[in-house]
Amino acid sequence: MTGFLSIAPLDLDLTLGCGQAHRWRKHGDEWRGVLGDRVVTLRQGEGGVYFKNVPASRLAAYLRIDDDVESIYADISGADPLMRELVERYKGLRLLRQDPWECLATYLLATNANVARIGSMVESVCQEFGDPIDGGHAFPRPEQILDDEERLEGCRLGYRCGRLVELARRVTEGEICIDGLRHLGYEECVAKLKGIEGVGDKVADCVSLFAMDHLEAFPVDARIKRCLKDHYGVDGVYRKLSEFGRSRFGDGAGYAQEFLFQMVGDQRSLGHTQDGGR
DNA sequence: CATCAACCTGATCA
DNA sequence: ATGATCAGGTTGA
Repeated sequence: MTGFLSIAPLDLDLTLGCGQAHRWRKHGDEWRGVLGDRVVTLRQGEGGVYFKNVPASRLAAYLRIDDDVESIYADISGADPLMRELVERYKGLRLLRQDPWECLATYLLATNANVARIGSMVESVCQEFGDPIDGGHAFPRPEQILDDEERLEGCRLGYRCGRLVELARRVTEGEICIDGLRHLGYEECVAKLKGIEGVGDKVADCVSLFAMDHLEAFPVDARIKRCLKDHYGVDGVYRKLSEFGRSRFGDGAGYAQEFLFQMVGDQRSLGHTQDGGR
């Protein structure tokens, strides 16, 4: 490892493995993933992270070192006993600051697919269209996706294929300016994103949260919906649930969402391994 | 405005 | 082994 970044609290396994980003894999005690045009290696350390092949400042921004995580944890912990317990259990789970284009394209593909399939779709698109880099492939730029529609169909994206092409076309032609979205407030950002075919409430919230610095976004997917019903007794349409999260957890609602998501994920994997696999 | 079926595909379950 | 159901939703009626 070529460097060490001091950052705490940080639990690399939770942060990279919780499913907010889709290109990280763990090999032994090292995490390998692609950031921009580099294959990056990370390893958990005491009070920080050892890193290879990435500028420290870039990594720091990606790990949201500028977030006052302790303060956010304290904030959402005050909402209720369950959140307090989850913050304790999953201390060090952080949000990431992902690249807006990559995040948008990825979550466009993520609709109605399970985690395994999301990963395989993203990897095939990268392999087919991304710049080859040492040890892998970069996430393709919009214009690269338009390179060969036939090969894109080979990526097994299903009905998401046409949506991705359309998005890439609109970005390439300047009809959509991704970086321009970064300057908008949360509501406006969501509204603009939803103007994209294949981007609804949930994807717009994910992109706002994971790439646009809108920590008040509270994406509600199938897991969170079940969780809100089971633990908070609330149910209803998307808007209602998302606003429930925002009003209950405040400006750090996005962090709270990650803790709930992680909890449901853990419960599920427990259930799977409990009755003796065969 | 709320509801609801259809939608690609691959994994999981019965 | 083969069919139903589900999975990080969105869309259009």
